[in-house]
Amino acid sequence: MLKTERQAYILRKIDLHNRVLSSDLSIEISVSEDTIRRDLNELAESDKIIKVHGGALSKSFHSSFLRSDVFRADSKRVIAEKAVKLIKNDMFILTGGGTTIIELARILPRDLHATFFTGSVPAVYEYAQHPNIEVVFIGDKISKSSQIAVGGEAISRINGIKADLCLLGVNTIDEDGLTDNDWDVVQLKKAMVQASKKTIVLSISEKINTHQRFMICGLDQVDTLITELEPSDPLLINYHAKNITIL
Amino acid sequence: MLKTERQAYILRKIDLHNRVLSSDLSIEISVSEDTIRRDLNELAESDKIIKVHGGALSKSFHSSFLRSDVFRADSKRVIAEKAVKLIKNDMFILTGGGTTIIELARILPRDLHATFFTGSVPAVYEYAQHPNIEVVFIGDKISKSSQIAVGGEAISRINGIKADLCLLGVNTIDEDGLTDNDWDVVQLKKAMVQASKKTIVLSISEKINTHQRFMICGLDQVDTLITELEPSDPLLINYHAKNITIL
DNA sequence: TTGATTATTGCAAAAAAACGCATTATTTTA
DNA sequence: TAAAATAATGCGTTTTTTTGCAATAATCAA
Repeated sequence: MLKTERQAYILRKIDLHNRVLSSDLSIEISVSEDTIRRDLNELAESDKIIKVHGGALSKSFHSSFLRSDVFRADSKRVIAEKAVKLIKNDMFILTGGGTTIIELARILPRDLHATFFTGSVPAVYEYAQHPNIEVVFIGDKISKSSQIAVGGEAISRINGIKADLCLLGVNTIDEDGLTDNDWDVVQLKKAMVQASKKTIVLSISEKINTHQRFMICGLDQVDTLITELEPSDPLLINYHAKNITIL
Repeated sequence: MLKTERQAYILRKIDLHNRVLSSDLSIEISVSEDTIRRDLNELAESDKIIKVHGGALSKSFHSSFLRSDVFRADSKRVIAEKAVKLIKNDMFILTGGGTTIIELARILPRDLHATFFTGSVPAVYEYAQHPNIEVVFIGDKISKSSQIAVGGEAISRINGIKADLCLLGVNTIDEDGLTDNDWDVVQLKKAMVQASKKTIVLSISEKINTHQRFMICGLDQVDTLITELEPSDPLLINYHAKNITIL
């Protein structure tokens, strides 16, 4: 079999079944695994497939969501970079789903080993791209507006978790605590805070000192607040007093 | 043999077999491989064949080598259009995650009211875009390779569902039934078939009469098979006999 | 962690391609 | 027609490509 034929065969098989194993192909085509690996490398080089340990995957399954224009993307990037430093190997982490969390998901170091729980569709998509983190989706009915699983099933699943960290991108924060205006989302976030040893709040400065209809929790439950500002910024002065770590 | 004759002979042979080897031709025509190579180079130059190391391939072969982003997107579109007709208002529908299902999700009529259950990350994303359908994600640990929630939790959630329809994009189907080569995915699909009143299998014709390592279910559990072919196509002849509706 | 599988690297053998050149065949043209 | 020019072909040599193998490194799974 000619090299070109062989690569066409491999491509076809990947298209058909979304994944191939080098060992299988080696037997099927009767060439050494070395040769298969070289073929897979060439195909990956020309961006036709995604090569992984042991074989290759179809590209169509791994194209990530388009990065749409995110409000204050630069601020969110700064926040994400501060937050990522708090994540250590082997942690269990509960996260929400806002754009700040998505930004965080994208910059997670590739050698990080940790387990992420989330009910957010965009977040789970990002986490699933990473090689070394375990992803658990907390499933239930999906709220169209927030792209998050909401409902009793999701909440009872969260209650069954004991996480090291809860990373929460919030809508609002003021001296009374965290609030939101979607009742279902509030229930979920409440449960997330309850289920975690520590709660880290991520918020761009525009959201500080604003509030909405429903209460998630008081400031006493918040361990760390991360904004794009310097911790010494006057806007944050009230939060230092509340025994919250400001980053 | 004259040069023109020889090249005509080579062209005919490529048309017939889609490929030739320089070494074979050299013996057949009794000229040196050098001459064959020069011929192949000329034919490739004038764009009649594709020259590769060791011989040449027909151009039609190569056109399947240059692929669109989703393999056989047109076939999958046809399948999705047939499948969407089976979905009625207020149905409960369990679906898997392949590219055919994604295609289906994209063409769901905007006035359809139904509830979709799925464990596939790309599928839930598509469903969530629709205005009138309810989406329930069956959460659990996400398998990186297939972007599907797998594991006991997901399976027991599925077991708690009684769906009207199960729409399954399958890897393989032959006379023994449906198979797959990912054990976790097989467990999930098994549960999905069990949990549904009717099972609809979506498969492009390339996958018909192929099989893989693990069994999902026999043909007796399949109610409808949808391919891009006409139901009367000879490839499907064996499946008519099994009391399966072919669309 | 360990043991097993998979990757990487360097190397050597085999196959194929490229190149120069001599020989032969074909065509042109005086 | 015959000599000259041109094209085609084969052969030996050199290069390049492809492939498999072995030793070592990296990675995965239990």
